[in-house]
Amino acid sequence: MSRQKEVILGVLRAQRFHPTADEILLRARQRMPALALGTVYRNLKALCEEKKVRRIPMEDAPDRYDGFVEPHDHLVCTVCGKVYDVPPLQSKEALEAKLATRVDGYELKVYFTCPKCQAKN
Amino acid sequence: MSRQKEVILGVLRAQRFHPTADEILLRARQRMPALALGTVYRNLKALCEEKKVRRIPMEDAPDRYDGFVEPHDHLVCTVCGKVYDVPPLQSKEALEAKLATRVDGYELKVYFTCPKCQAKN
DNA sequence: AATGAAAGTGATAATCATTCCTATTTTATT
DNA sequence: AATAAAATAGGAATGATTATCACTTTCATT
Repeated sequence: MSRQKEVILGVLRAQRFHPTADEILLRARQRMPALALGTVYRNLKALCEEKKVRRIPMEDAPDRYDGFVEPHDHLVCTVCGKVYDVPPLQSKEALEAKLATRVDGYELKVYFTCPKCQAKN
Repeated sequence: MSRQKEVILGVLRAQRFHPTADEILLRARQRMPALALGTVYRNLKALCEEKKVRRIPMEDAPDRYDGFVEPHDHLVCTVCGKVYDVPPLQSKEALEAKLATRVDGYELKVYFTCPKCQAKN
């Protein structure tokens, strides 16, 4: 594991948040100023394949990345875009039973308006 | 509703499928050869806002569009990308109960390997 | 029928997240 | 230290989607 990869994973594990590749770059550069965005993307992809990191594909915004990979789903604020973790809302087994097929996985995003954004109206 | 918009909606309602903007353009041009891709995107966006069409955001491929808007979810083949309709697998109410929050909606995609693609191995 | 305002269009340029390319640097190995 | 292999930095390329804008179409009103 290269030093860059370690730093990137370190950023993602330092706190429970869901940054974009850009935000990861910014933070990682505090420790490694020459780090390139391409390197961030390349290592994020590798880390996802190694199941150390999870990508959260966003519909109308840059994808987010998650350094915590125990099963959980995401609650997304439609106003500010912030992402919250929630316990798993589905299970592969339940889906397989309902659909009567083998299932490879699922991607569930629940949309809501976070308390902060609600307060602003 | 402009003639272009009608044609685009017509394409989407003609059969139960989930084409990309490009595929919609191709089919619509059979009836309206001068139609522009920008016009397709513009009208798809409008139709989505009017709740006549539903966008299916894809993670690593162009988005799909769905002319049938009764509640249902999608089963996506990880190999060929084909999208199948399935009955709703969640309900806003159940999610609200589980999460103890108001919920605006959800987006669930279940991944599997379709029979055709399974057969090829 | 002529008008004028509003809405919609086609063509093309711009955007922007992500990927690709390549010369260079780092790392591991002998 | 020499060499090979792997990874990087930096920048250019890609490709889906949006924005722009001059021009047309629509349509209510005269």
